[in-house]
Amino acid sequence: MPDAAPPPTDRILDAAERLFYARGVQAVGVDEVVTAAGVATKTLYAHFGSKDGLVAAYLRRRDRRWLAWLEDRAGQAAPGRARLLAVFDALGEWFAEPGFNGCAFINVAGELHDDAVARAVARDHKRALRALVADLAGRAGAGGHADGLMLLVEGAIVSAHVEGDRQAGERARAAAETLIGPP
Amino acid sequence: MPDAAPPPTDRILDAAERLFYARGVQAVGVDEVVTAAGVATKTLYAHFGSKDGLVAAYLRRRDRRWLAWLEDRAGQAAPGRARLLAVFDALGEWFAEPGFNGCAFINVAGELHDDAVARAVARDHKRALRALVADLAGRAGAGGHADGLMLLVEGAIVSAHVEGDRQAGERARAAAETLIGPP
DNA sequence: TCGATTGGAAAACGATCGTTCTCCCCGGTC
DNA sequence: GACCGGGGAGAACGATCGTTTTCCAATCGA
Repeated sequence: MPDAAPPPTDRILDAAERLFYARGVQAVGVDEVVTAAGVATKTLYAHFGSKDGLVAAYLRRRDRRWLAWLEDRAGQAAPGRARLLAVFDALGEWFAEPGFNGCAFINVAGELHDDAVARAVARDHKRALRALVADLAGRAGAGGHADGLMLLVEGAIVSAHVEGDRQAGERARAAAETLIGPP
Repeated sequence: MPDAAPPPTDRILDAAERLFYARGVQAVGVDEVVTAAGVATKTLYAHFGSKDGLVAAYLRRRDRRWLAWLEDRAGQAAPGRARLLAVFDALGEWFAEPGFNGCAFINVAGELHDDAVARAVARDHKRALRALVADLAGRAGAGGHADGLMLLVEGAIVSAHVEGDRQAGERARAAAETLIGPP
């Protein structure tokens, strides 16, 4: 057996991420995740307890992956101003991906109540993203514009999603350059 | 009888807007809207055809009201730069309202498929908002920054919602002032 | 080899979903 | 006074929801 099947937990999270992100958390039933993952319903509940727990686990894994991806993308640019602006280039690449459907955390924040566990995960993700942007801004000598840059990031994601604006990344980068001033 | 009850159509839309905006479209059933509006299920389907039709009607009415509200708020400020920046003051007031739960159109865009009628209403709303911002920016001599200002508006709404940032309006206004430069 | 654990297949649970239906009351109109 | 359409109350439809359960095959350390 050269390639063993991934453990059930990973298969469940993979199916959940694919379905939940593409069609929304409430529109996808547990049965569909179970079928797509090729596992038993009992296994899903043994590992995640409830659908809420599954959604929270899905968001936590995506939080780590997405932030690591963005950090990696920015890290490929030269430190300082270029690295800060590379964030918007990375966003533009993300918007152009075939399955792009907005920010998973903004989406769940819109369809879940305030008391849901997943809402807290979404809030924490945005705070971590804000911290990352603030760190990059500080190292670029633009620490005073961290808040504005974060607003541009969020606005670009929303515009790319709701309006289908394919150039939201470039628009945000141009605004960011104006905001932080000439190098 | 001094005050006659509003017609069933208005009662349905009022209840739908209150429930859909507060808890999300998918989380609220038709039965709940019917009960809150004090109408019969038959009446709702006679007027709106389906839940999708009801959601679209709810969003269309909210689109008109919300844009009219924002235009009115901006119109109270002096024309030009002050009127443009008054948009962010209005947003700050909106964020502070008790029932604030983000942008209704961004929320439905996150929980509905692309083929839903309501998604098109959401996209049109954002385009109308973008046109309004561009118009105000042009009259303020900042037409070149219309795109960036729109990103700040969207980013402020999302940050106020997902992160619960109460000062998103002021942050966005400060960034807007820096973006368009000194008067 | 034994007993325990893990996981798959599938049925079943009550609840709720969007939608349609029947029945009845009430307001006007010839 | 007979008639008709709008609207309210509520039952009922099949479908699907999240969750629990039963049964059984495979795998494991002791």
